[in-house]
Amino acid sequence: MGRSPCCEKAHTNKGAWTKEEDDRLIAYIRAHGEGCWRSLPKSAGLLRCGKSCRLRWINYLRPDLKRGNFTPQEDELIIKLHSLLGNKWSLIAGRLAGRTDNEIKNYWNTHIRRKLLSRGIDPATHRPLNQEQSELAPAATTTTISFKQDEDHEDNKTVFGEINKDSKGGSISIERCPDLNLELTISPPHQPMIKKSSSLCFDCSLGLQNSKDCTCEINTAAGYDFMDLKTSVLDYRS
DNA sequence: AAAGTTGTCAACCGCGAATCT
DNA sequence: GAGATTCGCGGTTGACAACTT
Repeated sequence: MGRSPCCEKAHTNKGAWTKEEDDRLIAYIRAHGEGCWRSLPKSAGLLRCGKSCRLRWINYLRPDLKRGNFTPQEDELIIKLHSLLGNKWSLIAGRLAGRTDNEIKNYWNTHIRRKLLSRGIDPATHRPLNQEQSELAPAATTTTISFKQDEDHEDNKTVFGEINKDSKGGSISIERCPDLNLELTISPPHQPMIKKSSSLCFDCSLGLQNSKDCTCEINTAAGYDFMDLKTSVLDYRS
């Protein structure tokens, strides 16, 4: 059948956006809201394709964007999340208010990768570089985790159980990160969501309940929700 | 000062998923 | 149910800036 082009390429601008184009896009979205990107350029009087408008808005013009340097806390959070999620930049961005997936991806490739390498850590696996050779032996590959229904459990919770090597069929590849709490659980719909405490220390917010640096008192593994990943990662996987 | 190299980041491209007809 | 359309994501590119020789 063939794929139709995302937009009419013949009469669209490409490359850097001008101030006027930005203003038009902002004004249009303020008046009409986001969405329907395909028809937006025409309606807004822009000679751009919808994709380009969407990207420009999301990555640069959105009013809630936090510009400026990443903080050390954000750095560490990105590293932790990357070790858990891999290159799922949009998911990682969802955990960093005001940051975009593109921004985090760029920051990872230009700063964090180098930072990890200088620490002797492989940015792809989050393991020490000198362990790579021995650990990449046939059996020792990326750890992947999938879900299964815990039939023994009386409330029939889905548990983070099986560890596979195959990332297909409902499981995702997840890198080893021993200090992260990966005992994520999901509750059946009728169960009320455990409210995330606002008073978690930074370590706990990363799932490091047993960290020596933990300064908060909410430390119960049972109800812990790592940055909402308990639900959002599961959502992603489903 | 000029040329070459490296780093940064906005923007593009292609693909798969989701949604619509 | 099948095909068409739209959206969103991740990888990559290229222009520009900063730095080095």
